[in-house]
Amino acid sequence: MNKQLMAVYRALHRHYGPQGWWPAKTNFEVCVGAMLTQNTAWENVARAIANIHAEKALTLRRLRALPRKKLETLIKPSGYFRLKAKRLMCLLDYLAEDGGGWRARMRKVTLEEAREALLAVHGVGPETADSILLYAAQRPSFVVDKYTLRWGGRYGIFKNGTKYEEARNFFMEHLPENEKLYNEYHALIVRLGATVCKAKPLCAECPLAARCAKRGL
DNA sequence: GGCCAGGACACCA
DNA sequence: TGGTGTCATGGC
Repeated sequence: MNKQLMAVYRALHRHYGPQGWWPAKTNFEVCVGAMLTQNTAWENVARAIANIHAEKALTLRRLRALPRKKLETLIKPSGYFRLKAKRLMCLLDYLAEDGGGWRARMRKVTLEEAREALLAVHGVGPETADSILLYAAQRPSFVVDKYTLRWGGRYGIFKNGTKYEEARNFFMEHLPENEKLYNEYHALIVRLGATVCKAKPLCAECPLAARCAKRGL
């Protein structure tokens, strides 16, 4: 276990409190949100999900039954709507395999096997796969995103230019294997990245300011 | 009007 | 293998 990583986690947790991610009511909604939030502000995704909810289609069976054009209309606020409708349909097909017991399926094989299966779905990349595994299937797969790479590079957690898989491996090798910890840690990094750590590594509101200063950042 | 937002994929050298 | 273009809406 890496003491510095845990110290950073505790500092963020003290400052922001528990994040209680993912912002969704069901595990299936997490899957939909994970696809729609690709390169998109969450507020726009929330609108799209609200549209699906208003259509009473926020279940695997009902969403899958929608015509492509209808789905495109509903998810329009989340951007890239044609692309995302196509990709979301691919994910829905995967979730519906073997009678739709997707969550049990993801939990009865090894983590990496479940991850490989998700990555084989068109439109599911590493971040989306890990988000689904962690937040929808409750498996300990650390989610790396733009914020994590940006922040980790600046803070000196890992080198600038570190790739997704390297960063994920780093967190998973240096933190206890704990789904709840991975859940909160990623959510806290997003909270940090989306608020105070956008433009510069050191600023007054940042809960890590003292640590950054100590490291000469 | 420009930039950015919780990516992924196709294409090319 | 790595870099670049594309996909699109909404807030600031």
